[in-house]
Amino acid sequence: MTASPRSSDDASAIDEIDEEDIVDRIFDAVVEQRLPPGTKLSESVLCEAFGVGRMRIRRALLLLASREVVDLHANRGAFVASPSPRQAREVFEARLALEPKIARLAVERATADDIANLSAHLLKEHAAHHEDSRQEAIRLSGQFHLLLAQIAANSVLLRMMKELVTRTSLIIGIFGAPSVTNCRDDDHERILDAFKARDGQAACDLMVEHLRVIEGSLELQNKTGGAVDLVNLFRRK
Amino acid sequence: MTASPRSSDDASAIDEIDEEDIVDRIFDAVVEQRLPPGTKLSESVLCEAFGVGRMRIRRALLLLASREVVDLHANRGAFVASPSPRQAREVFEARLALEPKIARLAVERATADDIANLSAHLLKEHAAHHEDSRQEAIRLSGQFHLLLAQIAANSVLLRMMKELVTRTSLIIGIFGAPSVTNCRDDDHERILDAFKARDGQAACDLMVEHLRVIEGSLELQNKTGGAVDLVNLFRRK
DNA sequence: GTTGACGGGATTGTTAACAAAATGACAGTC
DNA sequence: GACTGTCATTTTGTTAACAATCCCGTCAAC
Repeated sequence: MTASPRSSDDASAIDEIDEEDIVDRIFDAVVEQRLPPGTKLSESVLCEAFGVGRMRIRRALLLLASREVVDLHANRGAFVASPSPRQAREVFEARLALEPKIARLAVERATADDIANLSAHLLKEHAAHHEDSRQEAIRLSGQFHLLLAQIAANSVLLRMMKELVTRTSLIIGIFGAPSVTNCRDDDHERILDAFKARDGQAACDLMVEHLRVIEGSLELQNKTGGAVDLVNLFRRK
Repeated sequence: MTASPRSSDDASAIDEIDEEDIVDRIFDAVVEQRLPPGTKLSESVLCEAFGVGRMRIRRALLLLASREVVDLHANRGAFVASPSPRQAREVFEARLALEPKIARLAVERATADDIANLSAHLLKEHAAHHEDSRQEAIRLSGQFHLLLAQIAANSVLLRMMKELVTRTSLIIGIFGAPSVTNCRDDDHERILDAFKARDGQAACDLMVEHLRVIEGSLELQNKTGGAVDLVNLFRRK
Protein backbone atom coordinates (compact mmCIF):
# COMPACT_ATOMS: atom_id res chain seq x y z
CA MET A 1 0.00 0.00 0.00
CA THR A 2 1.48 3.24 -1.03
CA ALA A 3 1.30 6.07 1.43
CA SER A 4 -1.47 8.45 0.64
CA PRO A 5 -0.03 11.74 -0.61
CA ARG A 6 -1.05 13.93 2.25
CA SER A 7 0.95 17.00 3.02
CA SER A 8 2.89 16.18 6.11
CA ASP A 9 3.50 19.84 6.82
CA ASP A 10 -0.02 20.29 8.02
CA ALA A 11 0.28 20.48 11.76
CA SER A 12 -3.42 20.42 12.44
CA ALA A 13 -4.17 17.32 10.42
CA ILE A 14 -3.38 13.87 11.59
CA ASP A 15 0.36 13.49 11.47
CA GLU A 16 0.22 10.01 12.87
CA ILE A 17 3.01 8.15 11.16
CA ASP A 18 2.69 4.52 11.95
CA GLU A 19 5.95 2.72 12.44
CA GLU A 20 4.65 0.41 9.75
CA ASP A 21 4.93 3.34 7.38
CA ILE A 22 8.55 3.85 8.30
CA VAL A 23 9.25 0.18 7.82
CA ASP A 24 7.59 0.19 4.43
CA ARG A 25 9.42 3.30 3.32
CA ILE A 26 12.75 1.74 4.22
CA PHE A 27 11.70 -1.50 2.57
CA ASP A 28 10.99 0.41 -0.61
CA ALA A 29 14.29 2.25 -0.47
CA VAL A 30 16.11 -1.04 -0.11
CA VAL A 31 14.19 -2.62 -2.96
CA GLU A 32 15.05 0.30 -5.21
CA GLN A 33 18.66 -0.03 -4.13
CA ARG A 34 18.80 3.51 -2.86
CA LEU A 35 20.06 2.05 0.41
CA PRO A 36 23.03 -0.16 -0.48
CA PRO A 37 24.05 -3.02 1.81
CA GLY A 38 26.12 -1.86 4.73
CA THR A 39 24.63 1.62 4.86
CA LYS A 40 24.48 2.89 8.40
CA LEU A 41 21.01 3.81 9.55
CA SER A 42 21.71 6.32 12.27
CA GLU A 43 18.90 6.89 14.68
CA SER A 44 19.22 10.65 14.82
CA VAL A 45 19.34 10.92 11.03
CA LEU A 46 16.24 8.81 10.67
CA CYS A 47 14.46 10.85 13.32
CA GLU A 48 15.20 13.91 11.27
CA ALA A 49 14.19 12.19 8.03
CA PHE A 50 10.81 10.99 9.23
CA GLY A 51 10.17 13.72 11.75
CA VAL A 52 9.38 11.35 14.58
CA GLY A 53 10.81 10.60 17.98
CA ARG A 54 13.60 8.20 18.61
CA MET A 55 11.31 5.54 19.99
CA ARG A 56 9.43 5.13 16.75
CA ILE A 57 12.66 4.81 14.84
CA ARG A 58 13.93 2.24 17.25
CA ARG A 59 10.80 0.14 16.89
CA ALA A 60 10.97 0.38 13.13
CA LEU A 61 14.59 -0.74 13.15
CA LEU A 62 13.70 -3.66 15.39
CA LEU A 63 10.99 -4.74 12.98
CA LEU A 64 13.36 -4.40 10.05
CA ALA A 65 15.90 -6.48 11.91
CA SER A 66 13.31 -9.17 12.60
CA ARG A 67 12.86 -9.36 8.83
CA GLU A 68 16.63 -9.52 8.42
CA VAL A 69 16.65 -6.47 6.21
CA VAL A 70 18.87 -4.60 8.64
CA ASP A 71 21.49 -5.90 11.01
CA LEU A 72 21.49 -4.60 14.56
CA HIS A 73 24.88 -4.40 16.23
CA ALA A 74 24.89 -3.78 19.93
CA ASN A 75 26.15 -0.32 20.82
CA ARG A 76 27.02 0.30 17.19
CA GLY A 77 23.73 0.85 15.48
CA ALA A 78 21.71 -0.44 12.55
CA PHE A 79 23.06 -1.22 9.11
CA VAL A 80 21.39 -2.32 5.94
CA ALA A 81 21.96 -6.05 5.75
CA SER A 82 24.73 -7.52 3.62
CA PRO A 83 23.54 -11.03 2.88
CA SER A 84 26.22 -13.68 2.76
CA PRO A 85 26.34 -16.15 -0.12
CA ARG A 86 24.80 -18.68 2.18
CA GLN A 87 21.96 -16.36 3.13
CA ALA A 88 21.47 -15.60 -0.54
CA ARG A 89 21.07 -19.27 -1.31
CA GLU A 90 18.63 -19.64 1.56
CA VAL A 91 16.52 -16.76 0.31
CA PHE A 92 16.30 -18.26 -3.16
CA GLU A 93 15.55 -21.66 -1.74
CA ALA A 94 12.68 -20.15 0.21
CA ARG A 95 11.43 -18.34 -2.86
CA LEU A 96 11.59 -21.57 -4.84
CA ALA A 97 9.51 -23.20 -2.15
CA LEU A 98 6.91 -20.45 -1.98
CA GLU A 99 6.50 -18.75 -5.30
CA PRO A 100 5.60 -21.65 -7.58
CA LYS A 101 2.79 -22.45 -5.20
CA ILE A 102 1.83 -18.80 -5.01
CA ALA A 103 1.77 -18.57 -8.79
CA ARG A 104 -0.55 -21.55 -8.98
CA LEU A 105 -2.87 -20.17 -6.33
CA ALA A 106 -2.89 -16.79 -8.01
CA VAL A 107 -3.90 -18.31 -11.34
CA GLU A 108 -6.69 -20.19 -9.66
CA ARG A 109 -7.99 -17.13 -7.88
CA ALA A 110 -7.31 -14.32 -10.32
CA THR A 111 -10.31 -12.30 -11.38
CA ALA A 112 -10.51 -10.57 -14.73
CA ASP A 113 -9.56 -7.36 -12.95
CA ASP A 114 -6.49 -8.99 -11.48
CA ILE A 115 -5.31 -10.07 -14.90
CA ALA A 116 -5.96 -6.60 -16.24
CA ASN A 117 -3.88 -5.17 -13.43
CA LEU A 118 -1.08 -7.55 -14.22
CA SER A 119 -1.18 -6.51 -17.88
CA ALA A 120 -1.05 -2.87 -16.93
CA HIS A 121 1.81 -3.60 -14.63
CA LEU A 122 3.79 -5.28 -17.38
CA LEU A 123 3.31 -2.25 -19.59
CA LYS A 124 4.85 -0.12 -16.89
CA GLU A 125 7.72 -2.56 -16.59
CA HIS A 126 8.36 -2.37 -20.30
CA ALA A 127 8.25 1.39 -20.22
CA ALA A 128 10.73 1.55 -17.37
CA HIS A 129 13.09 -0.71 -19.26
CA HIS A 130 12.92 1.36 -22.41
CA GLU A 131 13.38 4.58 -20.50
CA ASP A 132 16.39 3.11 -18.77
CA SER A 133 15.08 4.15 -15.39
CA ARG A 134 16.89 1.48 -13.49
CA GLN A 135 15.40 2.16 -10.08
CA GLU A 136 11.87 2.11 -11.39
CA ALA A 137 12.53 -1.06 -13.33
CA ILE A 138 13.87 -2.78 -10.27
CA ARG A 139 11.01 -1.64 -8.13
CA LEU A 140 8.41 -2.79 -10.62
CA SER A 141 9.94 -6.18 -11.22
CA GLY A 142 9.87 -6.82 -7.50
CA GLN A 143 6.36 -5.47 -7.31
CA PHE A 144 5.25 -8.01 -9.91
CA HIS A 145 6.03 -10.85 -7.57
CA LEU A 146 4.21 -9.13 -4.75
CA LEU A 147 1.22 -8.64 -6.99
CA LEU A 148 1.05 -12.38 -7.51
CA ALA A 149 1.05 -12.94 -3.77
CA GLN A 150 -1.68 -10.35 -3.43
CA ILE A 151 -3.78 -12.10 -6.03
CA ALA A 152 -3.20 -15.35 -4.19
CA ALA A 153 -5.06 -13.58 -1.37
CA ASN A 154 -2.99 -14.95 1.47
CA SER A 155 -1.65 -12.36 3.87
CA VAL A 156 0.84 -14.74 5.41
CA LEU A 157 2.39 -15.55 2.08
CA LEU A 158 2.31 -11.89 1.09
CA ARG A 159 4.23 -10.85 4.17
CA MET A 160 6.83 -13.53 3.61
CA MET A 161 7.22 -12.48 0.01
CA LYS A 162 7.71 -8.85 0.97
CA GLU A 163 10.66 -9.86 3.04
CA LEU A 164 12.11 -12.19 0.43
CA VAL A 165 11.74 -9.73 -2.44
CA THR A 166 13.43 -7.02 -0.42
CA ARG A 167 16.30 -9.25 0.54
CA THR A 168 16.61 -10.36 -3.05
CA SER A 169 17.25 -6.77 -4.02
CA LEU A 170 20.10 -6.66 -1.54
CA ILE A 171 21.44 -9.94 -2.87
CA ILE A 172 21.38 -8.75 -6.45
CA GLY A 173 23.07 -5.55 -5.38
CA ILE A 174 25.92 -7.55 -3.91
CA PHE A 175 26.26 -10.56 -6.16
CA GLY A 176 24.68 -9.45 -9.39
CA ALA A 177 26.63 -8.20 -12.35
CA PRO A 178 26.15 -4.45 -12.70
CA SER A 179 24.18 -4.79 -15.89
CA VAL A 180 21.78 -7.36 -14.52
CA THR A 181 18.40 -6.09 -13.54
CA ASN A 182 16.18 -7.89 -11.08
CA CYS A 183 14.05 -9.88 -13.50
CA ARG A 184 13.78 -10.23 -17.20
CA ASP A 185 10.32 -8.95 -17.96
CA ASP A 186 10.06 -11.50 -20.76
CA ASP A 187 9.63 -14.09 -18.06
CA HIS A 188 6.92 -12.04 -16.43
CA GLU A 189 5.22 -11.79 -19.77
CA ARG A 190 5.11 -15.54 -20.13
CA ILE A 191 3.76 -15.92 -16.64
CA LEU A 192 1.00 -13.52 -17.54
CA ASP A 193 0.24 -15.71 -20.55
CA ALA A 194 -0.25 -18.60 -18.17
CA PHE A 195 -2.75 -16.47 -16.29
CA LYS A 196 -4.65 -15.72 -19.43
CA ALA A 197 -4.72 -19.40 -20.30
CA ARG A 198 -5.69 -20.22 -16.69
CA ASP A 199 -2.88 -22.73 -16.65
CA GLY A 200 -1.76 -22.98 -13.06
CA GLN A 201 0.79 -25.67 -13.74
CA ALA A 202 2.42 -23.58 -16.43
CA ALA A 203 2.63 -20.58 -14.12
CA CYS A 204 4.19 -22.82 -11.52
CA ASP A 205 6.80 -24.17 -13.91
CA LEU A 206 7.57 -20.78 -15.38
CA MET A 207 8.13 -19.37 -11.93
CA VAL A 208 10.57 -22.12 -11.07
CA GLU A 209 12.47 -21.45 -14.24
CA HIS A 210 12.35 -17.71 -13.69
CA LEU A 211 13.82 -17.94 -10.21
CA ARG A 212 16.47 -20.41 -11.31
CA VAL A 213 17.58 -18.04 -14.05
CA ILE A 214 17.89 -15.16 -11.61
CA GLU A 215 19.83 -17.17 -9.09
CA GLY A 216 22.01 -18.55 -11.86
CA SER A 217 22.95 -15.05 -12.93
CA LEU A 218 24.53 -14.34 -9.55
CA GLU A 219 28.10 -14.89 -8.49
CA LEU A 220 27.52 -16.70 -5.24
CA GLN A 221 30.98 -18.22 -4.97
CA ASN A 222 33.61 -16.53 -2.90
CA LYS A 223 34.79 -14.14 -5.53
CA THR A 224 37.13 -12.42 -3.15
CA GLY A 225 40.38 -10.90 -4.26
CA GLY A 226 43.19 -9.69 -2.04
CA ALA A 227 42.27 -7.05 0.48
CA VAL A 228 38.56 -7.44 -0.15
CA ASP A 229 38.77 -10.65 1.79
CA LEU A 230 38.97 -8.95 5.13
CA VAL A 231 36.23 -6.49 4.38
CA ASN A 232 33.76 -9.16 3.45
CA LEU A 233 34.87 -11.60 6.09
CA PHE A 234 34.63 -9.28 9.05
CA ARG A 235 31.84 -7.05 7.91
CA ARG A 236 29.60 -8.58 10.52
CA LYS A 237 29.44 -11.19 13.22
CA MET B 1 23.35 3.43 39.96
CA THR B 2 20.12 1.77 40.85
CA ALA B 3 20.47 -1.90 41.44
CA SER B 4 17.95 -3.87 39.49
CA PRO B 5 15.22 -5.00 41.86
CA ARG B 6 16.10 -8.64 41.99
CA SER B 7 13.40 -9.70 44.33
CA SER B 8 13.25 -13.43 43.82
CA ASP B 9 15.75 -14.22 41.15
CA ASP B 10 17.08 -17.65 40.72
CA ALA B 11 20.68 -17.80 41.70
CA SER B 12 21.52 -18.94 38.19
CA ALA B 13 24.57 -17.41 36.67
CA ILE B 14 22.98 -15.89 33.60
CA ASP B 15 21.57 -12.51 34.36
CA GLU B 16 21.58 -11.35 30.79
CA ILE B 17 18.22 -12.16 29.30
CA ASP B 18 18.06 -11.46 25.62
CA GLU B 19 14.71 -10.32 24.32
CA GLU B 20 14.99 -13.24 21.93
CA ASP B 21 14.83 -15.47 24.97
CA ILE B 22 11.63 -13.83 26.10
CA VAL B 23 10.15 -14.23 22.65
CA ASP B 24 11.10 -17.88 22.55
CA ARG B 25 9.74 -18.53 26.01
CA ILE B 26 6.41 -17.03 25.04
CA PHE B 27 6.46 -18.92 21.77
CA ASP B 28 6.93 -22.13 23.70
CA ALA B 29 4.15 -21.31 26.12
CA VAL B 30 1.82 -20.65 23.21
CA VAL B 31 2.81 -23.87 21.46
CA GLU B 32 2.13 -25.83 24.62
CA GLN B 33 -1.21 -24.08 24.91
CA ARG B 34 -0.38 -22.74 28.32
CA LEU B 35 -1.29 -19.32 26.95
CA PRO B 36 -4.73 -19.65 25.41
CA PRO B 37 -5.85 -17.27 22.67
CA GLY B 38 -7.04 -13.95 24.00
CA THR B 39 -4.91 -14.06 27.13
CA LYS B 40 -3.83 -10.62 28.15
CA LEU B 41 -0.10 -10.15 28.32
CA SER B 42 0.27 -7.32 30.78
CA GLU B 43 3.54 -5.48 30.66
CA SER B 44 3.99 -5.23 34.39
CA VAL B 45 3.20 -8.89 34.91
CA LEU B 46 5.70 -9.91 32.26
CA CYS B 47 8.31 -7.61 33.77
CA GLU B 48 7.83 -9.43 37.04
CA ALA B 49 7.82 -12.83 35.35
CA PHE B 50 11.05 -12.34 33.46
CA GLY B 51 12.72 -9.95 35.86
CA VAL B 52 13.53 -7.38 33.23
CA GLY B 53 12.66 -3.79 32.55
CA ARG B 54 9.61 -2.65 30.69
CA MET B 55 11.56 -1.82 27.55
CA ARG B 56 12.68 -5.37 27.02
CA ILE B 57 9.15 -6.60 27.42
CA ARG B 58 7.85 -4.05 24.98
CA ARG B 59 10.39 -5.05 22.37
CA ALA B 60 9.55 -8.70 22.86
CA LEU B 61 5.85 -7.98 22.44
CA LEU B 62 6.56 -6.01 19.28
CA LEU B 63 8.49 -8.94 17.85
CA LEU B 64 5.72 -11.32 18.80
CA ALA B 65 3.21 -9.05 17.13
CA SER B 66 5.31 -8.94 13.97
CA ARG B 67 4.97 -12.72 13.92
CA GLU B 68 1.26 -12.38 14.50
CA VAL B 69 1.41 -14.47 17.62
CA VAL B 70 0.11 -11.62 19.72
CA ASP B 71 -2.24 -8.80 18.82
CA LEU B 72 -1.29 -5.30 19.89
CA HIS B 73 -4.20 -2.99 20.65
CA ALA B 74 -3.35 0.66 21.06
CA ASN B 75 -3.66 1.83 24.65
CA ARG B 76 -5.09 -1.52 25.61
CA GLY B 77 -2.17 -3.86 25.63
CA ALA B 78 -1.04 -7.13 24.13
CA PHE B 79 -3.15 -10.26 23.81
CA VAL B 80 -2.38 -13.73 22.60
CA ALA B 81 -3.71 -13.87 19.06
CA SER B 82 -7.04 -15.46 18.25
CA PRO B 83 -6.74 -16.49 14.63
CA SER B 84 -9.85 -16.14 12.55
CA PRO B 85 -10.97 -19.02 10.34
CA ARG B 86 -9.57 -17.11 7.41
CA GLN B 87 -6.20 -16.69 9.09
CA ALA B 88 -6.25 -20.36 9.98
CA ARG B 89 -6.73 -21.28 6.36
CA GLU B 90 -3.92 -18.95 5.37
CA VAL B 91 -1.56 -20.53 7.86
CA PHE B 92 -2.29 -24.00 6.57
CA GLU B 93 -1.98 -22.83 3.00
CA ALA B 94 1.45 -21.45 3.83
CA ARG B 95 2.45 -24.66 5.55
CA LEU B 96 1.29 -26.65 2.55
CA ALA B 97 3.48 -24.47 0.39
CA LEU B 98 6.55 -24.74 2.58
CA GLU B 99 6.65 -28.03 4.38
CA PRO B 100 6.52 -30.52 1.51
CA LYS B 101 9.51 -28.76 0.05
CA ILE B 102 11.19 -28.65 3.45
CA ALA B 103 10.59 -32.37 3.89
CA ARG B 104 12.19 -33.08 0.54
CA LEU B 105 15.21 -30.91 1.29
CA ALA B 106 15.57 -32.48 4.71
CA VAL B 107 15.62 -35.97 3.24
CA GLU B 108 18.25 -34.92 0.76
CA ARG B 109 20.45 -33.34 3.41
CA ALA B 110 19.89 -35.54 6.44
CA THR B 111 22.97 -37.11 7.93
CA ALA B 112 22.88 -40.39 9.79
CA ASP B 113 22.92 -38.39 12.99
CA ASP B 114 19.92 -36.39 11.88
CA ILE B 115 17.93 -39.54 11.27
CA ALA B 116 18.99 -40.91 14.62
CA ASN B 117 17.80 -37.70 16.26
CA LEU B 118 14.49 -38.00 14.50
CA SER B 119 14.10 -41.55 15.70
CA ALA B 120 14.88 -40.53 19.25
CA HIS B 121 12.40 -37.71 18.94
CA LEU B 122 9.66 -40.07 17.83
CA LEU B 123 10.30 -42.27 20.85
CA LYS B 124 9.73 -39.25 23.06
CA GLU B 125 6.55 -38.46 21.19
CA HIS B 126 5.28 -41.99 21.74
CA ALA B 127 6.14 -41.84 25.40
CA ALA B 128 4.32 -38.55 25.84
CA HIS B 129 1.25 -40.01 24.17
CA HIS B 130 1.23 -43.05 26.38
CA GLU B 131 1.77 -41.03 29.49
CA ASP B 132 -1.10 -38.79 28.53
CA SER B 133 1.00 -35.71 29.07
CA ARG B 134 -0.92 -33.57 26.67
CA GLN B 135 1.29 -30.49 26.85
CA GLU B 136 4.42 -32.46 26.23
CA ALA B 137 2.82 -34.32 23.35
CA ILE B 138 1.75 -31.09 21.71
CA ARG B 139 5.12 -29.52 22.17
CA LEU B 140 6.93 -32.50 20.72
CA SER B 141 4.69 -32.87 17.71
CA GLY B 142 5.33 -29.24 16.83
CA GLN B 143 9.00 -29.72 17.50
CA PHE B 144 9.09 -32.54 14.97
CA HIS B 145 8.22 -30.16 12.16
CA LEU B 146 10.85 -27.70 13.36
CA LEU B 147 13.39 -30.47 13.41
CA LEU B 148 12.72 -31.11 9.74
CA ALA B 149 13.31 -27.45 8.95
CA GLN B 150 16.51 -27.59 10.97
CA ILE B 151 17.72 -30.60 9.02
CA ALA B 152 16.87 -28.78 5.82
CA ALA B 153 19.52 -26.32 7.04
CA ASN B 154 17.79 -23.17 5.91
CA SER B 155 17.46 -20.49 8.55
CA VAL B 156 14.89 -18.55 6.58
CA LEU B 157 12.60 -21.53 6.29
CA LEU B 158 13.22 -22.43 9.92
CA ARG B 159 12.15 -19.02 11.12
CA MET B 160 9.01 -19.11 9.01
CA MET B 161 8.16 -22.53 10.33
CA LYS B 162 8.59 -21.42 13.92
CA GLU B 163 5.93 -18.83 13.37
CA LEU B 164 3.60 -21.17 11.51
CA VAL B 165 3.90 -23.99 14.02
CA THR B 166 3.17 -21.62 16.88
CA ARG B 167 0.16 -20.16 15.17
CA THR B 168 -1.04 -23.66 14.35
CA SER B 169 -1.15 -24.40 18.06
CA LEU B 170 -3.40 -21.40 18.55
CA ILE B 171 -5.57 -22.53 15.67
CA ILE B 172 -5.95 -26.02 17.04
CA GLY B 173 -6.76 -24.56 20.42
CA ILE B 174 -9.62 -22.61 18.89
CA PHE B 175 -10.96 -24.82 16.15
CA GLY B 176 -9.81 -28.28 17.15
CA ALA B 177 -11.98 -30.78 18.92
CA PRO B 178 -10.84 -31.10 22.53
CA SER B 179 -9.62 -34.63 22.06
CA VAL B 180 -7.56 -33.84 19.00
CA THR B 181 -3.87 -33.52 19.52
CA ASN B 182 -1.65 -31.58 17.20
CA CYS B 183 -0.40 -34.38 14.99
CA ARG B 184 -0.89 -38.07 14.85
CA ASP B 185 2.54 -39.46 15.47
CA ASP B 186 1.77 -42.32 13.12
CA ASP B 187 2.18 -39.82 10.33
CA HIS B 188 5.48 -38.69 11.74
CA GLU B 189 6.55 -42.30 11.86
CA ARG B 190 5.85 -42.77 8.19
CA ILE B 191 7.74 -39.62 7.35
CA LEU B 192 10.69 -40.99 9.24
CA ASP B 193 10.43 -44.13 7.14
CA ALA B 194 10.78 -41.98 4.06
CA PHE B 195 13.95 -40.55 5.56
CA LYS B 196 15.35 -43.99 6.15
CA ALA B 197 14.54 -44.94 2.57
CA ARG B 198 15.98 -41.63 1.37
CA ASP B 199 12.80 -41.11 -0.57
CA GLY B 200 12.34 -37.35 -0.82
CA GLN B 201 9.22 -37.59 -2.95
CA ALA B 202 7.57 -39.86 -0.42
CA ALA B 203 8.38 -37.47 2.41
CA CYS B 204 6.94 -34.67 0.34
CA ASP B 205 3.71 -36.55 -0.35
CA LEU B 206 3.35 -37.76 3.22
CA MET B 207 3.74 -34.22 4.49
CA VAL B 208 1.00 -32.98 2.19
CA GLU B 209 -1.28 -35.70 3.40
CA HIS B 210 -0.33 -35.10 7.01
CA LEU B 211 -1.15 -31.40 6.85
CA ARG B 212 -4.39 -32.02 4.99
CA VAL B 213 -5.50 -34.42 7.69
CA ILE B 214 -4.79 -31.90 10.42
CA GLU B 215 -6.58 -29.11 8.65
CA GLY B 216 -9.46 -31.44 7.88
CA SER B 217 -9.88 -32.22 11.55
CA LEU B 218 -10.65 -28.58 12.33
CA GLU B 219 -13.99 -26.87 12.38
CA LEU B 220 -13.19 -23.84 10.31
CA GLN B 221 -16.74 -22.98 9.39
CA ASN B 222 -18.65 -20.50 11.46
CA LYS B 223 -19.80 -22.95 14.06
CA THR B 224 -21.50 -20.27 16.04
CA GLY B 225 -24.61 -20.89 18.02
CA GLY B 226 -26.88 -18.21 19.41
CA ALA B 227 -25.20 -15.65 21.60
CA VAL B 228 -21.74 -16.82 20.62
CA ASP B 229 -22.31 -15.07 17.33
CA LEU B 230 -21.71 -11.63 18.74
CA VAL B 231 -18.70 -12.65 20.73
CA ASN B 232 -16.92 -14.13 17.76
CA LEU B 233 -18.03 -11.44 15.38
CA PHE B 234 -16.80 -8.52 17.40
CA ARG B 235 -13.92 -10.12 19.18
CA ARG B 236 -11.38 -7.89 17.47
CA LYS B 237 -10.91 -5.29 14.80
C1' DG C 1 -34.66 -2.17 35.55
C1' DT C 2 -32.07 -0.54 32.12
C1' DT C 3 -29.34 3.19 30.31
C1' DG C 4 -26.14 6.85 30.37
C1' DA C 5 -22.71 9.69 32.80
C1' DC C 6 -18.89 10.33 35.91
C1' DG C 7 -14.58 9.58 38.41
C1' DG C 8 -10.98 6.74 40.62
C1' DG C 9 -7.58 3.51 39.56
C1' DA C 10 -4.68 1.19 36.59
C1' DT C 11 -2.22 0.46 32.34
C1' DT C 12 -0.13 1.93 28.25
C1' DG C 13 2.44 5.45 25.36
C1' DT C 14 5.78 9.15 25.19
C1' DT C 15 9.39 12.17 26.39
C1' DA C 16 13.61 13.49 28.36
C1' DA C 17 17.53 12.92 31.01
C1' DC C 18 21.21 9.79 32.19
C1' DA C 19 24.72 5.96 31.68
C1' DA C 20 27.55 3.06 28.82
C1' DA C 21 30.02 1.98 24.87
C1' DA C 22 32.40 2.71 20.51
C1' DT C 23 34.58 5.72 17.13
C1' DG C 24 38.12 8.86 15.90
C1' DA C 25 41.86 11.89 16.84
C1' DC C 26 46.02 12.92 19.16
C1' DA C 27 50.20 12.35 21.37
C1' DG C 28 53.92 9.63 23.05
C1' DT C 29 57.16 5.95 22.20
C1' DC C 30 59.96 2.54 19.83
C1' DG D 1 57.68 6.73 10.27
C1' DA D 2 54.55 3.39 12.24
C1' DC D 3 52.37 1.65 16.21
C1' DT D 4 49.97 1.89 20.65
C1' DG D 5 47.65 3.84 24.41
C1' DT D 6 44.72 7.54 26.10
C1' DC D 7 41.10 10.93 25.91
C1' DA D 8 37.09 13.50 24.07
C1' DT D 9 33.08 13.25 21.27
C1' DT D 10 29.35 11.05 19.40
C1' DT D 11 25.97 7.51 19.31
C1' DT D 12 23.46 3.96 21.36
C1' DG D 13 21.12 1.72 25.43
C1' DT D 14 18.56 2.21 29.69
C1' DT D 15 15.97 4.11 33.31
C1' DA D 16 12.59 6.90 35.32
C1' DA D 17 9.15 10.23 35.46
C1' DC D 18 5.19 12.21 33.06
C1' DA D 19 0.95 12.32 30.12
C1' DA D 20 -2.84 10.15 27.85
C1' DT D 21 -6.03 6.55 27.42
C1' DC D 22 -8.96 3.03 28.86
C1' DC D 23 -11.47 -0.01 32.15
C1' DC D 24 -14.73 -0.48 35.79
C1' DG D 25 -17.51 0.48 39.70
C1' DT D 26 -20.73 3.83 41.23
C1' DC D 27 -24.57 6.72 40.85
C1' DA D 28 -28.33 9.29 39.04
C1' DA D 29 -32.07 9.67 35.70
C1' DC D 30 -35.59 8.06 32.71
